[in-house]
Amino acid sequence: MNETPRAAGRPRNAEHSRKAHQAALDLLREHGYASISMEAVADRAGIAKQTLYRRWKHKSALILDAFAEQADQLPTLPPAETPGEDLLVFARATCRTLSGECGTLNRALMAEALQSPEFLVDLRERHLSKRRRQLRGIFVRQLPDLDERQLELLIDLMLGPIWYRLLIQNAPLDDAFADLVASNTLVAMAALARPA
Amino acid sequence: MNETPRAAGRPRNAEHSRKAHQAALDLLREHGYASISMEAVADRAGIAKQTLYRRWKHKSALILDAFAEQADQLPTLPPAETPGEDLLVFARATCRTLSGECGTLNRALMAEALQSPEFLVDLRERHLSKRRRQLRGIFVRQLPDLDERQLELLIDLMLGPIWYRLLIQNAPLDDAFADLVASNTLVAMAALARPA
Amino acid sequence: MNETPRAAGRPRNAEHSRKAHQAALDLLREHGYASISMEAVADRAGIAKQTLYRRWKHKSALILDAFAEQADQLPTLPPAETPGEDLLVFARATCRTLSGECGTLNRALMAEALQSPEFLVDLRERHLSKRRRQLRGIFVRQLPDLDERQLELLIDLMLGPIWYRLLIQNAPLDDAFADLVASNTLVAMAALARPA
Amino acid sequence: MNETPRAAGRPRNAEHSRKAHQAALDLLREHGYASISMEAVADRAGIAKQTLYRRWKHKSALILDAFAEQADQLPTLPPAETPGEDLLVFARATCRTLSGECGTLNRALMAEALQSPEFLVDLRERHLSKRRRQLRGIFVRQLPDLDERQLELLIDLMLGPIWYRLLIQNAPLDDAFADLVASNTLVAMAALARPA
DNA sequence: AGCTAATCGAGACGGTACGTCGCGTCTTGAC
DNA sequence: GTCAAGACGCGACGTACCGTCTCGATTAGCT
Repeated sequence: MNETPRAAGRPRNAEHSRKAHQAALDLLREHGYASISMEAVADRAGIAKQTLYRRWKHKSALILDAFAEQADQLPTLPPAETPGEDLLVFARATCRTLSGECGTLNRALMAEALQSPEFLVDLRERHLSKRRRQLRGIFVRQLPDLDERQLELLIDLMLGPIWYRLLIQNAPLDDAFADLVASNTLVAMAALARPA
Repeated sequence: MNETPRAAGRPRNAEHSRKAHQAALDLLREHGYASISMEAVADRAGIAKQTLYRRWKHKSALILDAFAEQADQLPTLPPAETPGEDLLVFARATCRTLSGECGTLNRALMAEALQSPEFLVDLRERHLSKRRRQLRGIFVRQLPDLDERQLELLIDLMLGPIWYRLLIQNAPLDDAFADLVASNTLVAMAALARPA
Repeated sequence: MNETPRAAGRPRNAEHSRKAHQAALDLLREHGYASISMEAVADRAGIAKQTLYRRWKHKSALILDAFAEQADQLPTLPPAETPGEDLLVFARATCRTLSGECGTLNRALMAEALQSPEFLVDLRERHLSKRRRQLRGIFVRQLPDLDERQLELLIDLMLGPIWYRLLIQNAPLDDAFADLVASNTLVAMAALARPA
Repeated sequence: MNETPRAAGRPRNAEHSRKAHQAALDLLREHGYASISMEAVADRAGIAKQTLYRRWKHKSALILDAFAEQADQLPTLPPAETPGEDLLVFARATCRTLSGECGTLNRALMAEALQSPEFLVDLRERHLSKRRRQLRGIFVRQLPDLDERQLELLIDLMLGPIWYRLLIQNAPLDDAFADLVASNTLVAMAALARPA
């Protein structure tokens, strides 16, 4: 029945974490990713530098947390039922999310992740995996017989083009694109289902 | 009629550029991307810092050049002719290239690019565009009637999953994957051709 | 009629003060004066920082106390009687004491005192004055007619060279030196006594 | 005929050293020794912190240099000729110098020196030795037969009381005191000369 | 041969941020 | 009220790179 045994000593002020997150996101929005320094975050949040370092080992960890507060509030909700309908809903929701501020954040996080493999792992496990799991659910529901490798492939075929546009091509992630990606994935599903 | 007007004064030592490139790549390989600093490159190459700055405005420009020396030696050449054959060859060649050191370099370049939009543009124009053009050639040859938007879509469908695995999933880019991506693209082509 | 009014609440653990003193002295011996920080003392003594601050306002106060425990155990007692004999005994005892660990401690205390005038006053009143009083006693016994200024002068003439060697010259305080200082002081006494 | 072979690279700006010295001394005078931090000196001098560290390994080294600029301008000049006259002049000059700002500086330097034996050595060699040498000269001239140990003793007998008052007793170093110290030293000289 | 001009090494320099240390104060719950 | 534990604001530490600068020493082509 113990709910984390209550660490000894003065407890951390939860408000500080919030302020740090806010400050980091604000800096990101206002002056770009490069302007996020521990120093600047501490200043802006009105918090001692040491307090930041006590809670987050690296800048990336802080940003990851800051991002969580944003993203966790917007989990995509695909209530679809028609065969390929939910795929389309998912594609559109994903593209829309990544078109806005969330896209900027994800680019920033990836910038960090490409410099530090460990951070990339963290990022995948804490954030990116959610969407992947959701998508896998859709596939599993409709094609229960696919093996793991095939599922992974389908997911990559679906998400790959979206992230490619987000990170590299910087091309629009509009509904038209979402629809095409979704329908292409449908075709791929069909192709995978037939030979079975 | 002399082309480059031949600047007055002592000419630049071409060897220095080579040494700088080498040093940058060595650092990348040995201690990771984060260890590449102008300071470190200069030290390692046995070159004065000023000499670096005289030739490259920013660190990214140096890395881009360093990369060019590597990549330009390995342009993929798909001489295929069968309908879907050349797509498959292209996919395999691309995956193989990105599986090796070239993949590491590309990750490093993207790390830089995600922090600086201008650099991303440079990177696209100087390097990534080559492969895209090559791929577009394949599509155009087989489906001459596609409009620009459709072409871009096909390219993104093809390259997206590969880069997604390279940058984010860190998943293997083996021949099996290449084949599936290629065949999926073929299906997409068929779907686009059938427009009715 | 209870003397110390016996404060309410849990009484202080006397053992803690001892452990703090010990820790401070150990640190001084092992890693030098600079390594004595409240933080380090608390750690080493296995005591909470707050406990230190509750008992000693400043680091110097702690060190002063730690020193007291050492020094108070070794008060020099010259029971001599011959005219200049007791001066010689005093000089030798003083030099011997300051040659050992007690000298190191005194140097540490002076380091502190030179940075904080108030602490210097404390140090003089609580420790250094003892020896001075003792020495003054010797002088007064033999030359009862000297005025205050002359007494102070004699004391300074006697102790000055010893402390000078301890603090600045870092020169040996051996018996030979003690004897010379004592005999010089004797001469000075004679000089002061004559003109009267 | 080479006069220091001229180091490679951009030469150091001598003005910076001067400004740093000035800043350190100003801080010492205005806010006390404790206020001298590398950070503060850099700020005040309008100099980058790194520039300080490039020239002085430790804060103490900087202060030592700063002090040199002050002290080197005031070398005591005893042109005396009467037997004990020059000793008296020397004592008075020394006391007067140490009574003013120079005394404060010396106290600060000693505070540092008591924390770092190496610095104490530096301090002795670069500054304190000058006065000692001068004083030794006086003794040698008048008592050419004294051995080294005796000379050292005389010096310590003379300077000890003065430094003792400066550092520990914080007592006035007026002419009266200087005279007494000098005359006492004269007596000591006589005592040493006779037994031979 | 002398002149002009850019290059090169070396390293100083003003900055900004880093991540750490110690200060002295505070806030918990347990005793 | 004391205690262990540890958070907290603060100020300084000494270091790393940044991009620029100032030196003396080359190293060419053009008089």
